[in-house]
Amino acid sequence: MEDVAREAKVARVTVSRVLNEPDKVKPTTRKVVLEAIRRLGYVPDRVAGSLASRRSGVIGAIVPSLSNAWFADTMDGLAETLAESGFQLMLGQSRYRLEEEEALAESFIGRRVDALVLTGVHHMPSLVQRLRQIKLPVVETWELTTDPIDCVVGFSNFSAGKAVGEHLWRSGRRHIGFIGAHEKRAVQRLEGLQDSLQKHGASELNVELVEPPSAIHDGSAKLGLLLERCPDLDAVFCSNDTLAVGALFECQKRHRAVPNRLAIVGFSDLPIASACIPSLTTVRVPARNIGVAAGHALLKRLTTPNEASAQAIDLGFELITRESA
Amino acid sequence: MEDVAREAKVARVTVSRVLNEPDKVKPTTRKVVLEAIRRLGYVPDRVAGSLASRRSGVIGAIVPSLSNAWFADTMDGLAETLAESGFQLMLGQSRYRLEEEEALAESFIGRRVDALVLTGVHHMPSLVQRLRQIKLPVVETWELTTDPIDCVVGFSNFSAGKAVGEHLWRSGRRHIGFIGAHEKRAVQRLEGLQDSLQKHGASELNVELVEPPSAIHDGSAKLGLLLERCPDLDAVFCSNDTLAVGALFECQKRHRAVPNRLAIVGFSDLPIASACIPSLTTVRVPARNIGVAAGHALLKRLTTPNEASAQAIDLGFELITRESA
DNA sequence: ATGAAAGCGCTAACAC
DNA sequence: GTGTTAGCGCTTTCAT
Repeated sequence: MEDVAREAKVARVTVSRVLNEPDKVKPTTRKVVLEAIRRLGYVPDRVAGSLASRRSGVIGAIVPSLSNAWFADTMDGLAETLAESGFQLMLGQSRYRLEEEEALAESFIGRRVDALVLTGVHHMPSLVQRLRQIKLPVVETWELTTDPIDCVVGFSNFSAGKAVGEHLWRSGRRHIGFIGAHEKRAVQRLEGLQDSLQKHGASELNVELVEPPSAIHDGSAKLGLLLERCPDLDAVFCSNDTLAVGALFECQKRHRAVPNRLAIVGFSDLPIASACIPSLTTVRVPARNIGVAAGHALLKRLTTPNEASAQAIDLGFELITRESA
Repeated sequence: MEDVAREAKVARVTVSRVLNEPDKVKPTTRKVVLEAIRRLGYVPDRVAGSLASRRSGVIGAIVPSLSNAWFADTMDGLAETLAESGFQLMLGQSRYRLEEEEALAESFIGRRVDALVLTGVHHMPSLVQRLRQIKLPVVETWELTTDPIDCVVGFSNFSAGKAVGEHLWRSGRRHIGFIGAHEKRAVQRLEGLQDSLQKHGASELNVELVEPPSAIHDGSAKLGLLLERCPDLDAVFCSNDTLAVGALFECQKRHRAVPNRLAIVGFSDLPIASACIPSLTTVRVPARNIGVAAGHALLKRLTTPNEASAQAIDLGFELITRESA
């Protein structure tokens, strides 16, 4: 920067201004400076800039795992939204462990991220306390809560599960099973399902849990177990489409007609849900939009002078009825 | 840090040493300092540290899109490998555009990443030149080349395509089609296929290209086109499993028996390839391992004094023969 | 509209 | 083993 300033015969501040507040520099000098920058191939050091300005232009995000299409989609949306405003994404995976999430978050704080995007609303209490204390802008995602750390973008997993229960009950299904990841959000969907069925006075509910990340084979294997345990099962709700597709394939293998002898409902509305045969009834969730909305919420929060924009954004969900249920 | 030093009655350097080179500090004083750190809840500012040490502890990575399971898997492996050594991942998406890749890379350079992981070996010449000039450690992935910028971790897409061609020819297939993404690596697979078929004196090859990122529906739609254009098609190679599964569903829809009336070969060996019915013959590629290997290569490069470890790592591929071909 | 001075919080190099 | 002295490359604040 020193060199550029000399080359353009101005002070270093002026070079800095040309880069950060171009309007505050007379067009003529601006031109000279830009020319010098180009000629010298100068690339400003944003680390030094961050230290001086106390803004890094980096947002930290933590997801349980990138190998889940839905979280990858959320990060896709987030990265793209941030990139439009020159922010960069620092990404970490918690592997579904709250302690790893906390460690990553602490690391991100040390790296002076301008904000944090977390998955879920359940975190280590020490982390929540810390985040509140340092007043770091935070967006929690994929769920809703009445007590967010700062801001939350998601939908009600409980309501979604309930909607599935209503749909199955209305379709006359009475022997219902659930296959889901052993994980907070999936369990909320299960609770929604249970709530709905209980209200209708349903008898038992057969549940199989798998360790996340859910694999397609888990869906097949667990459906097998469910079917052996309860041969007259007539419907199964899977906590995500990956499991549901696995269940669907298992039915094909066993020549158990879907939806006639078994209804299958998935969750996520991945592309495969509408492509498979029979097509999959599922709950469409705004995976990518969660990332986009989280990004917008943060950008607003970071560029607005007053910081009073903490809020809850309910992006909703939609039951997509297709052939499988 | 000032406060911690005062609290522990030592100089700031000592605090710094306790954090970065604990062995160089006497155990007793180390204890005192750690206690002071704990009591004050001090979190070191890694931005300032980066500026002073000229090492950021951040690796930049650029993929075309996170919504492709294979790139997400590579990033999963990379992030996990780096995290083990305390490095952090800064992630960007190029949306399959070389210009966006370059812009992201420039941004990462400005943010002083310690190294860069790129997808593919084809980049803007200006970027390649710049990367070489500043001698930034770089790993190119998902392909091989005789002229890497620095280091390359991947496999031969051409050879993989060729292996598929051999397999199909040996199985007696003579009317072969290709459905692939309009993108460098997919085209290399196509060229491998063509090379193989030409050697055997095959006639035409029906090709359908789709704009990336490939969606399952593209596979269905393009197979439909291919079948109309060439009703006696007896095999199709898809440049990834997503397209292949789409093609498979299309066959189910048309009641065209797989593999009897049409052989389908995919690419990637996603979990669904072994789960679908019929199971998918495909080329298994080390998606996650590419990330892990890239991470290890970088860690070695960044922690080793001499910097003579630039190299090419061929992780290979494997043709997995299943029911579909 | 531009500049001069004073840091941002840390680590490198060299003493002691 | 520990401390002293100088920055790292930029932005801030305040003056002109």
